[in-house]
Amino acid sequence: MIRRRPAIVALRSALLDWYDANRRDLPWRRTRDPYGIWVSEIMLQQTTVRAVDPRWRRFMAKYPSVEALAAAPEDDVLAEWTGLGYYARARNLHRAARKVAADFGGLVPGRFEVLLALPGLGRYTAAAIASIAFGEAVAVVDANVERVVARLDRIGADPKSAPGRRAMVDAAEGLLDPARPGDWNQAMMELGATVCLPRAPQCPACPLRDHCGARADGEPERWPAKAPKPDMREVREVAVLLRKGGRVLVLRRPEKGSFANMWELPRGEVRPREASADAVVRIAKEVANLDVTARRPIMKLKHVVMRRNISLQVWEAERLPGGRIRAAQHAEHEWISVEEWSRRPSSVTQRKVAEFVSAGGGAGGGERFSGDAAGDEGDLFGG
DNA sequence: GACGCGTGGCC
DNA sequence: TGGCCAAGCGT
Repeated sequence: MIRRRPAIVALRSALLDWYDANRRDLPWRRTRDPYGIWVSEIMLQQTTVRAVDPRWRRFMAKYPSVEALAAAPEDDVLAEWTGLGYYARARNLHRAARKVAADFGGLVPGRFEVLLALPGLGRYTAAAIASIAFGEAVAVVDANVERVVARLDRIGADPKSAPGRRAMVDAAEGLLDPARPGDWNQAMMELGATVCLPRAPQCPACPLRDHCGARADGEPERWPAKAPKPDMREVREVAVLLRKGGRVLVLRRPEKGSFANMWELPRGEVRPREASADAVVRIAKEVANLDVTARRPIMKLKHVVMRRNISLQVWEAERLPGGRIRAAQHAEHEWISVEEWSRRPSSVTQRKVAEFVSAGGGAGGGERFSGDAAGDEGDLFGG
């Protein structure tokens, strides 16, 4: 959409005035430290402000600088990320911090193009850091901004398509206030997050209501085009709890794929019509070359990983004599105490299992198997 | 370009 | 209560 210059000037000041008066007091808005802003932008990818708030404070207290983060073991950073999800973000952030420490003397680069080359930084995050921390005039285009500009200019194209994406980026760049790019970008996102909502947008409260095509049209929710929701798949999984003395067997996932490098109980998907107990025996063999007897289910959890509704049943099992642990896919295996497990990087689901076991769940375990610890030491170095 | 990736809060 | 959503990136 082509706007006359006076219209753009009025639009910009309307939004920036609104932002100056209504901006939320968020902890990462109180710093000008590019590293702190960087960490906040990574955490905020696909994650709510509410969830990020306490975690950003904790992370910054633990890793107050690029050097501090770069010096930390990846396991610690991953463990610190537990609960935030999308764990590749933490590994990429850590790798990028090491790169900044090594190549830039610990100083976060200020230019969009340079930021873009760091792991975990795409166009959104590079633009956010360049504009907010360094004042570079580059427009941020996230889902909030897409929604705002799609409604302002009545852009009907699917934002997931190349033409739709192009139109929204063009619109965002045309609107950007070059005098205050960081505030402008945050104002656009703030408007999308608090006023120009996906459903039930608060048009009467909107500082851009007199500039908005969708508002004039009377049906603001028509924009932007919504993708059809993918259908969910129901999945049953079992996890195998094996005890030896006060310890349990955990596996470290491979360094690629989901939950990379994180620790978990041996687990796998139950086949259609397969009994859970049979799945326990089969999966223990498949993932760790373990011969086991399934004893009893001790807990059940539901969680969602994107398009899969996963129902996880944790089974207590007993190892049969013979055989040697040999992880098929996992990088390592280890017998560790539940307390130690709680310090290792794990998903929320796995951590819930650890808490349950730690609280005495599956009682009757623990000491019962303490006598068979000897003779298995070779397994500690297998896999 | 499509797909895979986590979690918690909300109504 | 469960479907929907939330400041994307890498492959």
